[in-house]
Amino acid sequence: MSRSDGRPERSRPTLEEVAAAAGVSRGTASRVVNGSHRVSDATRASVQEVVHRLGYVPNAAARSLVTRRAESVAFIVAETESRVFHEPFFGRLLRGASQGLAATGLQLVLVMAWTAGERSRVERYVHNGHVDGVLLSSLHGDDPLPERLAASGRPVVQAGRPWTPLRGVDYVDSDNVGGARTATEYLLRQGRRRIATIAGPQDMVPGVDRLTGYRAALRGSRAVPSGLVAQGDFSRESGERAMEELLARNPDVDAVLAASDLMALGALRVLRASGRRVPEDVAVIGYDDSEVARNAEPALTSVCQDMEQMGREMVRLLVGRLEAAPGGAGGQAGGDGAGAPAPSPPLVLPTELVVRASA
Amino acid sequence: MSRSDGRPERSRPTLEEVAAAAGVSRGTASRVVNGSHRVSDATRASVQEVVHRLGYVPNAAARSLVTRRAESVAFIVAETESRVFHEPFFGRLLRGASQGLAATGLQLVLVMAWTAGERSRVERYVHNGHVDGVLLSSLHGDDPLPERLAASGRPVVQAGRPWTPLRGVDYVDSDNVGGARTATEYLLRQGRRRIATIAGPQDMVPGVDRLTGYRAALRGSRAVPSGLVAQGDFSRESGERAMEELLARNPDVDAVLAASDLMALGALRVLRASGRRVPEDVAVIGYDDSEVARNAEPALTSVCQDMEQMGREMVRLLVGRLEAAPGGAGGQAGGDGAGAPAPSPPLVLPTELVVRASA
DNA sequence: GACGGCTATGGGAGCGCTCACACTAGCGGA
DNA sequence: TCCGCTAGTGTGAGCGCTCCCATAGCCGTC
Repeated sequence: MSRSDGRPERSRPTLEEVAAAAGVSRGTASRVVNGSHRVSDATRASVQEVVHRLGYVPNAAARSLVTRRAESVAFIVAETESRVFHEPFFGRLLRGASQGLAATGLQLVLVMAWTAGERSRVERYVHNGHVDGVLLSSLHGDDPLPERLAASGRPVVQAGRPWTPLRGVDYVDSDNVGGARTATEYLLRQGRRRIATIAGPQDMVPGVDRLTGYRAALRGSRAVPSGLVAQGDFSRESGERAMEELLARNPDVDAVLAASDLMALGALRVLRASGRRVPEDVAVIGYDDSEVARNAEPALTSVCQDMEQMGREMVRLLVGRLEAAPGGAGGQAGGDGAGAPAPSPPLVLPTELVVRASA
Repeated sequence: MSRSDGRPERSRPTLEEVAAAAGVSRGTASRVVNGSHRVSDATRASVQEVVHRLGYVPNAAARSLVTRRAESVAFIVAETESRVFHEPFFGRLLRGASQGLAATGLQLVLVMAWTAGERSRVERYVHNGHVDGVLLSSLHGDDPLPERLAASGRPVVQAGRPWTPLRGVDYVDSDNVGGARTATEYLLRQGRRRIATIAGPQDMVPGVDRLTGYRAALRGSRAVPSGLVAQGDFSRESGERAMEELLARNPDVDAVLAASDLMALGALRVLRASGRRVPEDVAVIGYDDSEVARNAEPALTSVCQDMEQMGREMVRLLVGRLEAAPGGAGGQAGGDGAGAPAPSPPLVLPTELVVRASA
């Protein structure tokens, strides 16, 4: 044993070496390391002592090769770093996912993939078997990424409904239609009649759904329903532009529902610059209930979605799939046979209107 | 071959199957997949065709088992999700790292580790061999994590200087002392004489270094050097509290250097509330040159550190280590022998004062 | 006292890949 | 003619682990 001489061993100890040092077989050492109960207490203790003394850590590649599991899942965000770090809800989504994963032994790794190179690299990363499953967020229109990832045979759970149902891709959605409708109905109840909206991008599902909710609430009411829609891209600047446009077209607008808090902030600034008071002259409601809503002047009434819960639910769905899966990669995600996994029933989380000073 | 019948193969094809289908040996197929040049054009083409047709993707675990490489590096952030997503510079640091890694084949994965459970899990993740190296950020005081990660034998590069030199841990620092000194000297040149500072936490290196720079500039000048130091934790709220404290102690202060933009923002608010004009009555300088500095009212003069460059330099250091490494895990990171890696010369990136309206 | 059953352990096979080496064919120079 | 040399290819070993089956020891039971 070269271990007993002065110099430290160059390479990490293997299970074989641990077993030899403890005077047992490789199989028994493996059982101890993996916590099997069919080992005598004495043996277990002596193996554990050796593991500790030698600093043994199992080799993930070797284990993964036979178990076909990586014991980790990826959270893939199809966005640029700067975008991710400016959208406040990512942090909460991620925290929810972390919480959901805490009980399992799974490691969560976050991967940003925006450029074509990053996308193909992360695709390879998943197909390679580096992770057992994928949580996915922030997808524009009909991004091919979710399906391509699902083609790896690994479960994929997306944050937010995809444009069209995708085989092999489950999702957790937020009730965007209901949230926008509730907010609009609240404005109506407050006596507002010329209610405008700053819609989100119409190539993103939340953008479309929130506009749908707004229109649904207005249908059949006495409010003026047309011409009061401007569009932004969820950013503050786009909110300013949209608000200017709305004021130019309809100076007598008395309420605005923005599809994001940041756009609402932009609207606030433009309204103030135009000499209007919020909420006296114009009521403003945002969407997301982010920190900026609380800190705005006046504090922003906003539609709250529990992003942490969404993260947790995504993990719950994913872990369910993982436990159901027979081995690792389940095959080409095709297979009309009995093995075809039934899609999980879509999960739609409720929203809540948080009333503050702005409406 | 069951591949030729109707149903899709359940499991992914192996290199052996690819080789058989192409009529070559496993070794040759491997050479094609890995881009070796010692393969005839005809053979290469036929293997590539089979790879494409069968959708072959190499098994990362099997490859990693023999190469002792995972072809990926982790960016570990010892912070909570919410903290990470509020500090504006993380995004830029990460983007720099992404850029630096783009040319290599390495996948970047981000891991947040704050709770004890998360920390021990990520430690295991690194020791396991899931990644070839580690980029590390946001460490309070003398966190044991960097050293524990370095004990895996994998290279570790930290963002920012550690309290004390750590064996096996390289770092890239920003010239915090110089940045704070330059900003303070600028205030002196503008004729300010009662220059206060809102220092960062003194259990973090940047907090200490920026205070050092401030003091260095003031030493030997005619400005009043003492009693004008308050402390915050880099957050906006702490900036407000510190500014109130400063005003209470020294109502005649005519300039403030804050150790972060967010704290400067808090100071701005308190100064305005106290009836003081910025910059006429009190000049304010922030630190980080983040987006909020540009958007502040008045726009904030701030010390700019190029975080993207820092990310790129961290990757450069890490990749250098990776290429120097003989195999994968190099041993216990100890070893007084010839193999002990010399620490890289500390890299300290310059800072720049960006002058805007507030000072 | 032989036997079934049950628990703790040993050992072989093999996961899918890379790498070092062996080997073949073809070519030019001695 | 023979020998080396090189380009192209095949082959065996083995990375470190888990899983399965065989086996040894030990109990209770008829």
